[in-house]
Amino acid sequence: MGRGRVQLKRIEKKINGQVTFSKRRSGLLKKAHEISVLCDAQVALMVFSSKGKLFEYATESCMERILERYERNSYTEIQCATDEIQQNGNWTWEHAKLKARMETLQRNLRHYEGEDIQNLSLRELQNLEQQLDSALKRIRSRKNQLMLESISELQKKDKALQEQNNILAKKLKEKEKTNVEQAHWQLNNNCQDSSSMLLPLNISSNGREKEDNETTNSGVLLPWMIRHHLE
Amino acid sequence: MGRGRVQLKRIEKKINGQVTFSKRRSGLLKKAHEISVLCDAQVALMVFSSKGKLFEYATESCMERILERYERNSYTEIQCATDEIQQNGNWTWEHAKLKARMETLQRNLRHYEGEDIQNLSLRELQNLEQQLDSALKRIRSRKNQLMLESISELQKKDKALQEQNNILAKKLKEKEKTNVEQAHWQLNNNCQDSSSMLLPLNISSNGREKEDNETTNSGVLLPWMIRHHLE
DNA sequence: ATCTATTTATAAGG
DNA sequence: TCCTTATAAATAGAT
Repeated sequence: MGRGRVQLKRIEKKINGQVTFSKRRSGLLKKAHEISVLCDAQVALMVFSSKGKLFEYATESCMERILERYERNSYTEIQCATDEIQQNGNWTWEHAKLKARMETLQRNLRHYEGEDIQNLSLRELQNLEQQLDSALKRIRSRKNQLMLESISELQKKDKALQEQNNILAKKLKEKEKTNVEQAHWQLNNNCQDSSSMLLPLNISSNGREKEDNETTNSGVLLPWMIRHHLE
Repeated sequence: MGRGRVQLKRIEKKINGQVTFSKRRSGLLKKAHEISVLCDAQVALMVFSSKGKLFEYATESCMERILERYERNSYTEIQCATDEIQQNGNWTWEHAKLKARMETLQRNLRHYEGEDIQNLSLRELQNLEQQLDSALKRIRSRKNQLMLESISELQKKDKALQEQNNILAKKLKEKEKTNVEQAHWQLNNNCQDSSSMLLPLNISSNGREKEDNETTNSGVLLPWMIRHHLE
């Protein structure tokens, strides 16, 4: 929606991106509000800009309630487990313990993110480094594997399509030949009406087809873009 | 956007509303995705239909991480709110929430450790890789800094000790000279009791001293081995 | 921030 | 749900 068609990929120009972000952000918030009002839906929306600033929208301006609803949706089991504990009493303590563990976890996470490392000792840094390095190796290897799988899958598909293409092309040629013969026959008997049958026909691998592919790909999610739900 | 102008109020006709909801929902999700890609923003979006069905979108298909970030953003409020809730009861829910967040954190942590990555999409892996890579860079740079500081500190100390050693050596020499003179004097007056004063003496920079240093270092923590408590 | 040419989204209808 | 079409809205690029 604008003067030019837009590619769905990251905008590199800083200022340009900033403007686009601001415009689209307000558009998005507006639409979130609209669907919420028009269709009586509960909507929660959070947007962190690339610089980390938060923008949010929530139906009834009550983000907390919606988040709770969301978490209830995802964590029913946990809720059940919790009920048991409730009967066993000893709440405060459990809670405090959890909270403490949580803070530890968060600290660790931040360290893994390379933040808050000013107060770590060399020994700790060394450990972190090793840990991250080996994680990185595993992740890269897994990524590589996925990419290779993707590639071979695509190649297989490509081959199949190519074959199909050849078959179709052959069929078309035969058809054309038949038509020509028919035209000749008609020409001999009755000199009329056959012009349209002789128009050139576009088959695969020309310019337009490529364009089509591009639009398709930008809209569709490739298999490896989606989380694998094998769990 | 359509054949007629739309009033921003709840649609009463049931079927109509359903269709509108479906269309607008997909539009909203699409736009959320677009701003996320175009502007490199992190977006989380939850929509509950009027009948309670949940639809969601999250950048990198990782809602947990964004929610976590969101909560970190409002961490202070939550912390305060917790104290109130503690008095009001409402324990169960708080506890469940904490536990859910814990699990999220733990999952993220495991990802950062390069574990449980089998079910991640390529996109998520890519993200992790970048994150870890930059963390690693920061950690290595910090480590380097600490080591350089350590080295220069040690060099300083070394220099100081060397000087002190020289001074001590000089003093000792003088003392020896005095002793020798004294011995001469005693020898001249009374030929007894001075043998022990003439034994050889070990001063700096010979073999045994070096050994000493090693034992000392391996037992003591150098400054950079200890966490800096500046917090 | 404002303007406007275009692209997108979507309401209505099938 | 999907398709089509007319039209309202959003917005890219320019100012």
